[in-house]
Amino acid sequence: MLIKIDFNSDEAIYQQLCNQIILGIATADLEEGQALPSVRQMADDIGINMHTVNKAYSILRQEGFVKMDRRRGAIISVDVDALRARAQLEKDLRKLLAQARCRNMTRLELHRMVDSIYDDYE
Amino acid sequence: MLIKIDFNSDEAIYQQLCNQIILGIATADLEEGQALPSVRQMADDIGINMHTVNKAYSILRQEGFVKMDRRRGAIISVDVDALRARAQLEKDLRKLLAQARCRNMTRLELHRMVDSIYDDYE
DNA sequence: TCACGTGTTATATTATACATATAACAGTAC
DNA sequence: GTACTGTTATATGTATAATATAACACGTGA
Repeated sequence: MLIKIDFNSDEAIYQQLCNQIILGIATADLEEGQALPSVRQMADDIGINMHTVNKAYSILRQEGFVKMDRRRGAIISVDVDALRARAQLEKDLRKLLAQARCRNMTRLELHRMVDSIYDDYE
Repeated sequence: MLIKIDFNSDEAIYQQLCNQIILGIATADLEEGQALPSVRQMADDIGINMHTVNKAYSILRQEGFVKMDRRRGAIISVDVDALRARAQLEKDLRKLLAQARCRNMTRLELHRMVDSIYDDYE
């Protein structure tokens, strides 16, 4: 899986890494049970520090996207029913929709945008 | 308008302030042309520093939610067609929906969630 | 047994962002 | 002039981000 980091972004590197892995899972580019590169390998690949990758993996584990295997490293393992994640997701969506509402976006426009993005997952 | 800051949140104070004002606009609690409290007044009201409020107002201006009036201070004035804002909004939605997809949320569930949140704006 | 590859932990350093404090400035209104 | 706007400048303390070096515990396989 190809990871692309924007070093000029205001978004933290570990956050960009998390987002791209989550996107990879959503698009089935990364499948359940598949092993991610080791923290050292991933760090070498994209030219960042090992600890930055480790931080990303730790967060992914905490949020229920991977599990750690002492032998194989980080394994994709999605906790579909993560309650905290669902609650946080709705909070984030509320912030986003407040902005959308201010831009006069309609429910229909948003439905279509959701569908359009979801099309990429199938 | 009542502002409530969570000082234990990991979200920056100025960001919380921005979000609540945007929510206020979305819910028509704040109306076009209405003046926000001065940076000093708002800072006193919620017990934070003037510069933190100033930062929030500056961002709101940059993102097209208010305009500055030398006489009256910050005035609600929404730029409905802010291009950057719409583009950023779609990017943020993509990140959110990648997570939603990983949690096995369907389009229909998301449509309903959008509608439910939008109900609060009317 | 021994070397190697996992994540994990510890400590330290540099840089940046957040929030605060104090002070001053340029306009506008009464 | 006085009082109120936002704005700018400088400084300080704290927290986070990213880096670097080093070591540890565990599992694998030669």
